[in-house]
Amino acid sequence: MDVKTACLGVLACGDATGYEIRKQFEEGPFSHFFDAGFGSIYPALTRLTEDGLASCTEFPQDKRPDKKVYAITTKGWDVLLDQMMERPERDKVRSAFTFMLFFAEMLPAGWVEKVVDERVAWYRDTIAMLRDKKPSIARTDHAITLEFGLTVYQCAADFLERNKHRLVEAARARAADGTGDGVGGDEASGAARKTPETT
Amino acid sequence: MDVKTACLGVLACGDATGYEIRKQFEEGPFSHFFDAGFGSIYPALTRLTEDGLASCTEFPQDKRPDKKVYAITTKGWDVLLDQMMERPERDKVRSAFTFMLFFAEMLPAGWVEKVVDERVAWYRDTIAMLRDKKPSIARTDHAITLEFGLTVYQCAADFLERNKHRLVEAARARAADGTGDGVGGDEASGAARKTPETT
DNA sequence: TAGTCTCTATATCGGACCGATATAGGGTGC
DNA sequence: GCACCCTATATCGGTCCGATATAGAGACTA
Repeated sequence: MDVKTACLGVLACGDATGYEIRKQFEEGPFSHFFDAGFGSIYPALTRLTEDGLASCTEFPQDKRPDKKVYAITTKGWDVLLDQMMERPERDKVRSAFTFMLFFAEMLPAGWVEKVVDERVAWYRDTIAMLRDKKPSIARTDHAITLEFGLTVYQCAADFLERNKHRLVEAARARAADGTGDGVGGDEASGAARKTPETT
Repeated sequence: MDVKTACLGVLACGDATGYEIRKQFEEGPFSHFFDAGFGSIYPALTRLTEDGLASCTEFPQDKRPDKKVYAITTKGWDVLLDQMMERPERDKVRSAFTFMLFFAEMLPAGWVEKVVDERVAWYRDTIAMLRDKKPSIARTDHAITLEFGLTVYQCAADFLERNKHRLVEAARARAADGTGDGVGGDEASGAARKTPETT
């Protein structure tokens, strides 16, 4: 799932500028399963045009950069469909929030609580936004994909609300004993390993 | 959440080689919220060592490359803790599977069914694997993080099982009318836009 | 009224990242 | 005996991406 294919997917739903594609990734129907910034989108669109998978029409504007509207070509459709007949590769996920949760015991309880609260609020906001968009969706596959995101977000938010107190208490407990913020002993903390066996 | 910080996080749980860190990302307790390959891990470890955030001990082995065991240093702990007092950045997700779901109507019904089935099976396997590991976890924060992943995966798998028939039927319906696999008309499909207003 | 902020809209560049590939001995399965 | 997987390292070309620059319109505000 490179950025080129993702852009092709957006264009398959209608012509768009680079800027509009970005918005689709950020707030639109793609937001819960794909993201990319300008730094990836613009080069991708240039490449798609070079390869004949998208066409680009420039609309000159007074005192502004030309607006470049991209459209998917027949060849682009072929490539997109081919791509989706490949077995989908494993999801790529990178969650700084969950990473932090993993080390909650080493952090101040107040901070953990704050971050979890903000995360839950974000879920609630996003759920509300997605729900607003739902009635305007015509296609079944698009609707189901949105429901998928909605359901998973709901589940995640509920879990965090149910378990927040456990995390906060764990952080508080750890702060109470001398362990402080978990800074290890000396240079090579080496708690576990002594002389590593030669496999 | 760059790879360097993630490696530091793994080392904070115990000394490890590059190879072992990779396994943590792939199958271990980090698997559901972080992933990185050798191409990122080895340079990251070199960098961490250069910067004094990790120490490296080489163990020569007969007829094999030396085993390099990395350990987090006091400075490494400081940086890790600092990092986790930053407001966590937005999750980065990239799901080729969900992308495919979004276009299910354009694909053969049999293919959609197969891909969804495989995905559900993957969830079930991963859930079983995580559940096996749970009893051996001592720390509360680690346990809750694992439960978080478990809960979300469970929810996703259930959703897909409940809604599989809708997706497959949508794909079948689309194939039945003449629309085939959705290949657009001519060069610039331009279904929507005529003459774009100058914003 | 001047200043700040947000929105549209483009683009580049250095650095980070990553998939594919190479190397190599040992063990396991057929 | 051969194929394949596991441990374990590392590099390299290509892709990706965050920060930054440009710039006018309109909204808000002190």
